[in-house]
Amino acid sequence: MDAEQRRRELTEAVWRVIRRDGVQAASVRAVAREAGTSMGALRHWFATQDELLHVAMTRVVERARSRAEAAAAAGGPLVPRLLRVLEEALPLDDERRAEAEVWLALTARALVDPALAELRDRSAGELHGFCTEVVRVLVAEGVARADLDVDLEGERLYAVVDGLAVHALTRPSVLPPGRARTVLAAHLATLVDSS
Amino acid sequence: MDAEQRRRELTEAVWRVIRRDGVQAASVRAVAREAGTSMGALRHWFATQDELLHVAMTRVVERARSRAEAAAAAGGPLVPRLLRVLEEALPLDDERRAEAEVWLALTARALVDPALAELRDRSAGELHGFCTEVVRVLVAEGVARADLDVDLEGERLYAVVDGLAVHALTRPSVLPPGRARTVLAAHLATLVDSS
DNA sequence: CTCTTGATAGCACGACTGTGCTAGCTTGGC
DNA sequence: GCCAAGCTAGCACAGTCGTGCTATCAAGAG
Repeated sequence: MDAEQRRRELTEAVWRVIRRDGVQAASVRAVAREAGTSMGALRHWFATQDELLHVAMTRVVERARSRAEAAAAAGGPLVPRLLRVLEEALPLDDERRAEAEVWLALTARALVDPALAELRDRSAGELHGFCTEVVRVLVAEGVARADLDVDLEGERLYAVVDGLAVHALTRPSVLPPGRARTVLAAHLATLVDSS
Repeated sequence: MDAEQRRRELTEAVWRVIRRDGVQAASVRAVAREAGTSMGALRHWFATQDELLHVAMTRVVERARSRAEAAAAAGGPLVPRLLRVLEEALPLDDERRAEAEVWLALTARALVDPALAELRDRSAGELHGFCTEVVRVLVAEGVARADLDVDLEGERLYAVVDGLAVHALTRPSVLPPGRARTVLAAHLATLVDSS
């Protein structure tokens, strides 16, 4: 069996435990049980508990990024395409919801775990940077007003995206996927429309 | 000593532990040690571990609400006053930052803790409702365009507020208090200005 | 004085934790 | 055949965990 795939399997077992029982339940034993293997086997791949969480978080980021890149590379008009990329950060289906749950759990833990904090900062910087880039492109392409404060609008867009992510995640009955997409699209439209 | 004050003291010990070491470290023993008392004394006031966390979360909500009500009751022009109320949900000083840290930690845990989830839903509903109310008032007072979709703009404002809260909390060097206020004010301005 | 009630202290139990460690198994190279 | 490396299994240790429980202490009521 391929080593990379084995690590992926185990990482997804970590996810399942975190989603079902929370980060605090993601013990070496619980994850090994979930993966149907032994403590020893698990520790062969991930030496410590911290590494387990770190890898789980890394994989959330990687998956979201690769999906975002795919969406960015797709064809079609600019604005809907950018919208589709931003939507990759929202919990709109089971896959993204799983990622978002793990993301929130680890974001909270990152407040007191320096190793996770470093990882969170890097990935947050990426999304933040992309949001600013979206605004910059819209202005450069002439579809948004030229007098926009790019940095400020990037910050605001980033807040809308993560705010919607948290709300769609924690109160899905109030903010179902379709509604979240509508609100995000509306926000993007305000950057474009009012010329 | 007053019973209510004793409970408050112990609750604040819970906060300190959560802020310093995370929710997972908020054990009965750790909190008792932090409060300078014994396990038995602590359990006299809070029968279970869950109750400890529940009360900690309740108190975050209560404090933020009472500050918000004070800000709402203050005089001055409408828009800056509403802005000041919304800012009570942002980690702009040590007090609010402490609350936000506890809020994020418990919001994450609420994903797998039904009792906390119920509390979170109630308080989230309050802030969400207030955001919608802000938009409604702005429209009613004629300072915002009459053709605004009140519910959608309420949802968007709520996302901006919580998004900024998370970002100011997790990456304070990138989004310091002053900057967070600026972005929030700018968002409110977009609801008012473009007539 | 006694009696009661509220508050505090902390022991004991069984369960769970991360990690160090050894022992066994499996597979491929020679 | 044999050896080595990669992998798996799980025991052992020293902790921490939540909670049930009893014992002690302080103070007010009668």
